[in-house]
Amino acid sequence: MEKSVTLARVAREAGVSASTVSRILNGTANVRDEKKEAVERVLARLNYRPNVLARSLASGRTMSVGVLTQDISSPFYGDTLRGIEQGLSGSGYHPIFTSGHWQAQEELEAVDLLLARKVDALIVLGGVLPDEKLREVAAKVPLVALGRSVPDLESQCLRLDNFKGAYLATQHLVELGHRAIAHIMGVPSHRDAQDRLAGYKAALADARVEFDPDLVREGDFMEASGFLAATRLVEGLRTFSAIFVANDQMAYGARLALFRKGLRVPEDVSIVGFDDLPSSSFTTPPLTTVAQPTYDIGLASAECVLRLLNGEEAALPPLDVQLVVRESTTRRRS
Amino acid sequence: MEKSVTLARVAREAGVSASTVSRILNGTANVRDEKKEAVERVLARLNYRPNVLARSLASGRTMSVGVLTQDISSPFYGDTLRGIEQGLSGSGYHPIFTSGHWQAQEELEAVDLLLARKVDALIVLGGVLPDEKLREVAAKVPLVALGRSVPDLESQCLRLDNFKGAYLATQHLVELGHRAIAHIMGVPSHRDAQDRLAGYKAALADARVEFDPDLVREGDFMEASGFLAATRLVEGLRTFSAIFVANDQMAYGARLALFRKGLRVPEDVSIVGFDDLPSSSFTTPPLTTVAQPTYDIGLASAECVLRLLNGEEAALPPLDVQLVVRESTTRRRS
DNA sequence: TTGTAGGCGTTATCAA
DNA sequence: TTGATAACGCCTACAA
Repeated sequence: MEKSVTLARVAREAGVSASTVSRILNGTANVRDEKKEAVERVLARLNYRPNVLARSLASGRTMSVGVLTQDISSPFYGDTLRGIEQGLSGSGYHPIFTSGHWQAQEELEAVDLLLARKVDALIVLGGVLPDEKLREVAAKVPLVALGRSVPDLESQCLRLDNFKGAYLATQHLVELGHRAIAHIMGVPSHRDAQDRLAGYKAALADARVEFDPDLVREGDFMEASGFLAATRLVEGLRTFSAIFVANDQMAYGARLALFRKGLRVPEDVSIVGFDDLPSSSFTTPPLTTVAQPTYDIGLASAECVLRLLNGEEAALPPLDVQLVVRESTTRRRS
Repeated sequence: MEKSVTLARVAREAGVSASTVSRILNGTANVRDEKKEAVERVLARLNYRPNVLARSLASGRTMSVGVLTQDISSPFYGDTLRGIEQGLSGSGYHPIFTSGHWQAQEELEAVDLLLARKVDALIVLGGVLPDEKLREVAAKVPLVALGRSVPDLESQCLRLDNFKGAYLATQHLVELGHRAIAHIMGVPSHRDAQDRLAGYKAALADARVEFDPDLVREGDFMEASGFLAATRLVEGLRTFSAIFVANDQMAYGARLALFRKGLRVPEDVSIVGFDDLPSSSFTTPPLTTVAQPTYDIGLASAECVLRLLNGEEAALPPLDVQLVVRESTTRRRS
């Protein structure tokens, strides 16, 4: 381990005190030009790199923002993470990503780890941590939570309108003439899944279509569960001409199940997904789905965190979901 | 900012010196049982959390491993990252993920950031950093590079046999009776793309099929480029009954292009991809592709890093690619 | 077995 | 505008 260049050494070689070097480095105070230049020369010559640890220990700030995702490599979070990176870039703060895998225990450990690493702020994406814990964390460090709405912390939470998205999706199918519309929902205990189910029901009700529980199947947001659910639907007693699937990944699975059953999409069955994953415009046929402005969400949360860090008030812009009509839906054959 | 509980305070309240507490915490030396218990009681009562920064500054180790990916949210890296997490878990070391987005400049900054954060070791996934830079980094900190083979650093590098994978894929098509086999390659300057092209050519040669440059199109590893390349192929003068695509994402695009052109997969055109992304078993039809043991790669690299950290020699197990035959390929219609 | 003292590399405070 | 000097919180000889 070669000794790294320390500030003290720079100071010595430049013939000034360490404090002066520090001031130049941080722009904390004015320094006479000649000294400044001398120091900067030494800085360059020695290729000085400040020690982040020491700096953080002394200053109490690490210039890092913890980001707790559920699955760091899930396509669903991809754009959001990019948005966060972008929103933070140039601010001096850097994101540190961790994942909780939808397990409260893992999330807890991840948050503790982040706090132990003294992140200056935290962005939480979804997850199953109890509200209480989030409030507790928020008391210690600026916090922004996406996909959640924690009582007493609303201004720092951003939830998408899942109800509306589901409503739009279902309404789209209704407008195409479909009546028997199945639904493959997500994990029932999951708030998003509940809201999407509610939106689906509401749209049916508004169209005077009777809700049929036999046309609803549970999944777990993964492809395989969508496959299974759709298979069951096809094999069930009820017939249907369209499915609203609670997310794109399950929609992929459902689409394959229909393919296996010899049912064409969209001629025989129309499918609508939710999330608009990057690959959804490349499925065959391209998937009609509900798009969330995931990148903007990331961007907005990063900006909000910076505001909080800056002592300003939280501010999350309203972001809306949107139906993207592609080729997996068509008018019901009469 | 509530004052956090310091080791000094614990020592005071337990009536011992700070060193003693430190020893108990780290198991550095034996401590009389009664004191030990007393201290542990205080530790628990105060809910003491060591300050990682201070600890790192003093000990010179941060117990973290930097992981440089190209796209933190790419499905391609997902399993590998999980493997790394798993391989590191329980060791006391934690991964810190960053992404370079295939831009040398960004990668440089990312590595510098990681080094500035004093990671104890580094895992580099692919990327375009010059070998020289990697050697430079390796001189400072234990390094493992995946998807690269840096001269003088071979023992710490793990590359998959792209040539073999491409050969297997093409051979599979040949065995199905295909002769006019097109290829959609990746970024030509990319080593993986070159090797896959070479494997494709070799398999053709071994099967006494003449190589036809007009049946090869360039892409950039993304879906859209696969779409474009396949479209061009179809519109080109040459006819073909199969395509070997250099990665799954482009294969998705190609598959859609064929769909748009009214060509069926696999009846009219067989497709083989490369990577076996999680969603490739759910495309319609499920994609025949070359699987890399990505999870194991991550696991192995984490274990290798731990060995290096432990002063042992690097050791990366041989890992092999494998053809996964699904439904996007079929015997050529005679 | 235990405590003291010094150091890790910066920043922050206070005089000068 | 500058420089000592003291934190920051912990680890580690070294001495007892």
